[in-house]
Amino acid sequence: MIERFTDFDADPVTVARRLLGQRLVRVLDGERLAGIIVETEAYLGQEDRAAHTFGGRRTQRNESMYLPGGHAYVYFTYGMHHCLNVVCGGEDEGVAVLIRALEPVEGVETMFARRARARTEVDLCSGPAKLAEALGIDRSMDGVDFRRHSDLFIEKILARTLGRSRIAISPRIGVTYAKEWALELLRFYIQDNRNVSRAKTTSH
DNA sequence: TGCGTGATATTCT
DNA sequence: GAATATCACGCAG
Repeated sequence: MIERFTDFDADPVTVARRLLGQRLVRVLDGERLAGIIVETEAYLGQEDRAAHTFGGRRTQRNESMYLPGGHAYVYFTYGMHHCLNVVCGGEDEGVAVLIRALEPVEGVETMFARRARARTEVDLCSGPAKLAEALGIDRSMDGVDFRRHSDLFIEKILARTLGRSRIAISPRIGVTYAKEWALELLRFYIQDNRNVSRAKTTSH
């Protein structure tokens, strides 16, 4: 019996680490599309210049990032991409974890159909906008409750956080504008997993 | 294999 | 008017 992952109430760094190795499930037209979470980033709220809630900013777009932990925050960016965040902490904190990459495990055929340009399985979910497209996640999923929603949820595959030796850490991607926050080590990914975005190219 | 660039909604200056 | 929590393509070498 697989239970749901429900530990969303902690701080975003803790949640970002705990989510690695768990399984994100999207049910689309009755079919399960799922992947193991292999890369996350923590966004620390109003003090964090890279966070959408920096300085207490509150707009129609980011409103759901202020919901209590366990809700989805889906935003639209660059005029064409959607990205999925898991809100954590308490109500009005504005802290969240960006899901950046998955290892596809269920519904791979459908993912290829949704992402016509993907050539290999790694192309399906190796980036935040890629996985949103592969799983059919858009603004209609904004604000849903991961603990209750039947078409978008997270399954607990690991009882505990992955061991330190299996988690790699780096600065977040695409936040050079965030000054001192750009260097913070808030990106977490599974060491040596090929589905991580911007994986090191291997030579032999 | 590694860049430069275009697409273009939302937000802030 | 400018920048962005991105992606995919084209071209150089």
